Amino acid sequence: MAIADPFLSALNPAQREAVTCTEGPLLVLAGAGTGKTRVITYRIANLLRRGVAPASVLAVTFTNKAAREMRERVAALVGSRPLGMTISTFHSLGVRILRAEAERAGYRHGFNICDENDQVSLLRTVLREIRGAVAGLDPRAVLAAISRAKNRFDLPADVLEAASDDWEHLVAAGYERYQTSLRDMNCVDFDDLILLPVLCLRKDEATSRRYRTRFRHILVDEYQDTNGAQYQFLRCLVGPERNICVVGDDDQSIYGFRGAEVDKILGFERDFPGARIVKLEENYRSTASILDLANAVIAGNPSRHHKVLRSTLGRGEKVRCVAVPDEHAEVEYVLRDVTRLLDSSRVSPRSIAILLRAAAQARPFEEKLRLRRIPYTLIGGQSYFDRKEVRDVLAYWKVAANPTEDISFLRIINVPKRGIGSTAIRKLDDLAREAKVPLLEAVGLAAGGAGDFPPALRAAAGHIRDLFERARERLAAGKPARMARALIDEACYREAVDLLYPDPLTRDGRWRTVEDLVASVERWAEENRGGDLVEFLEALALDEMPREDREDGKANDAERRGVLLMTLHSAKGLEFPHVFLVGVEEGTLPHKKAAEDGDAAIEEERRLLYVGITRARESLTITHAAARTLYGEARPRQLSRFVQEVARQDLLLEEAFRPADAATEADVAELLSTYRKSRGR
DNA sequence: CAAAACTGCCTTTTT
DNA sequence: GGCAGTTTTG
Repeated sequence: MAIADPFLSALNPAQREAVTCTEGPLLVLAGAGTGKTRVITYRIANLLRRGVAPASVLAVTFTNKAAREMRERVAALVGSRPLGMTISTFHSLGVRILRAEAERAGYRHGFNICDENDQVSLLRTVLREIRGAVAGLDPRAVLAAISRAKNRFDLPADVLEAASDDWEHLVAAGYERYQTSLRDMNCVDFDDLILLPVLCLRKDEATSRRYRTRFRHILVDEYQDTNGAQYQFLRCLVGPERNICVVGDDDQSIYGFRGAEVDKILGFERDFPGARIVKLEENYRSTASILDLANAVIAGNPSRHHKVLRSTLGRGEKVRCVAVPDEHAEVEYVLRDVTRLLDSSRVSPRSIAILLRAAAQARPFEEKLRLRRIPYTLIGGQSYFDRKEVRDVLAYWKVAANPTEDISFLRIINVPKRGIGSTAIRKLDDLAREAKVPLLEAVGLAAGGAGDFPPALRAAAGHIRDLFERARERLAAGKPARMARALIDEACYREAVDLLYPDPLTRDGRWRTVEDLVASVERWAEENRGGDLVEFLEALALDEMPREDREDGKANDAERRGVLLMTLHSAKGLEFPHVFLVGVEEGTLPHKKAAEDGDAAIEEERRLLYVGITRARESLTITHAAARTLYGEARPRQLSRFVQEVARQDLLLEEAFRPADAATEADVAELLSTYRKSRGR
């Protein structure tokens, strides 16, 4: 191109290539901090500018946050909301297709999306049926195996065929029944939101052609996090022109445990022959000192697209690596330094992040931060949906929306206490099986005189039947919000909360949550006139609720106050002027479990450290303790192998820290020797 | 059927 | 050490 184009002048040569190469498969390897988002938004803007119809553009992300950001930045760049363009998460796209094609996959229209808790309860019952009394089977482990199979795009028959030992046969049998139960209850899980659309599209050539010709330009963000099923999904959508552009960084693939396959980004050229590759290596985020360490650490991974991040900034301070005696000293050191930064007054609390391998590590930091009245925000950790009262209320609504859903119904059948215990439930379940009806219907039958039940139980059953009958009527009348409140009221759910939490303070807090949830349905119904409850539940499950409607206390960026405390996983994609990476020890990073799981897991742990390092803009401090109390027991700790490996390269400023009140060397030594003794036996 | 005692676990978690 | 799920006991 001979004429300089002002639109492209804001980009470096590699970025420009990634933006302007619009035809055919393209892999953009975007190292940390190399302007990935800029490339994506410019690329979309460039397509539109060149006359591509917005409706033929599909941009896929993993999170709603990323989708939202992309939409906003494209809008800012082209000056208006590009109407008709699809910018969506994999799962939202899946749901959209599945809602349209549900019958083809054997589902009825208003299916529920069940969350992880529902999945585990369902699997618990499934396993009981398969193995009778054999206990000790962890439903979570089986679920993980099923999910892995689904993410590889393996159906129950595939798993059965490949099964070679008892465990694998069990997984295959569990998977088969689990899937059947889900379908009977008209429920899908998160994995199904990818899997089922693909099955639909494959089954029907005409439909699949429709999507393929519609989306002529596909863009995928964070491609390193794509799993096998998502890959198949993309394959279904890519048209004959193969205009697929994937952007990602194999070095930041940290969701392997969720089924992501680094292999997909490593083998993009194999999957899409003739693909062009553009590497973005110019880093606009971190100092050279930080990037030198990052490059050195990640170089230890054997299979990767070779990249070296180059800093566009100065050298900066050397990365500090601080040895401390124990976890108390670690907190002490970090907070002392945080205070020092804050006192220097140029630094706002929000520019400091303390990054952890596991959410549980946050506790000692939280305690001290609170004690010193340093404002902080904890990100990640226990989800809002893990709260008992939230799960209960949602279970009520799910049953109202989808009365065939036994999992949720079982959850609330005796909440509040109605005298329906395990024996009664077993009998109701027998009745349901015999009559081949959902549990709720069996309860109705029992209330009407079927089976052998004491009068008190028949009364309770009648109450439940009436409760949901009224709920159904209100839903049928198009009054989801009225139904939502009435159902909770009439079910006397308040009683359950009162009984469960005798302490008035927690009780009020829990009840507040319930009221907030009810209020959010009401607000939602107000804003989405004519929308049904299924849609509300879907938006909630997919985390698509508009900001002001989110009652889960998840602070968005603007609301975050104070120092950030978060896991390495939730830090991906973010950046902070000052970063503390704590607990960088063998057993934590790499995690003990990863060491047991082999090389691939260790490589992922290394990438996790790499992600942590590359979050830092100006200063980075790594800490590690000589001993740490874990699960109520003191254990000796060693500096992470990833740091040890590069220790000789003069990349680190090593330091030892011992606060006056912390363990002395003798204490640590004693701790260790008692530990060894206790282990020795 | 509910409360109390007991056991076993203990990473990360975009949707 | 702390939670949740399970089994035992009242």
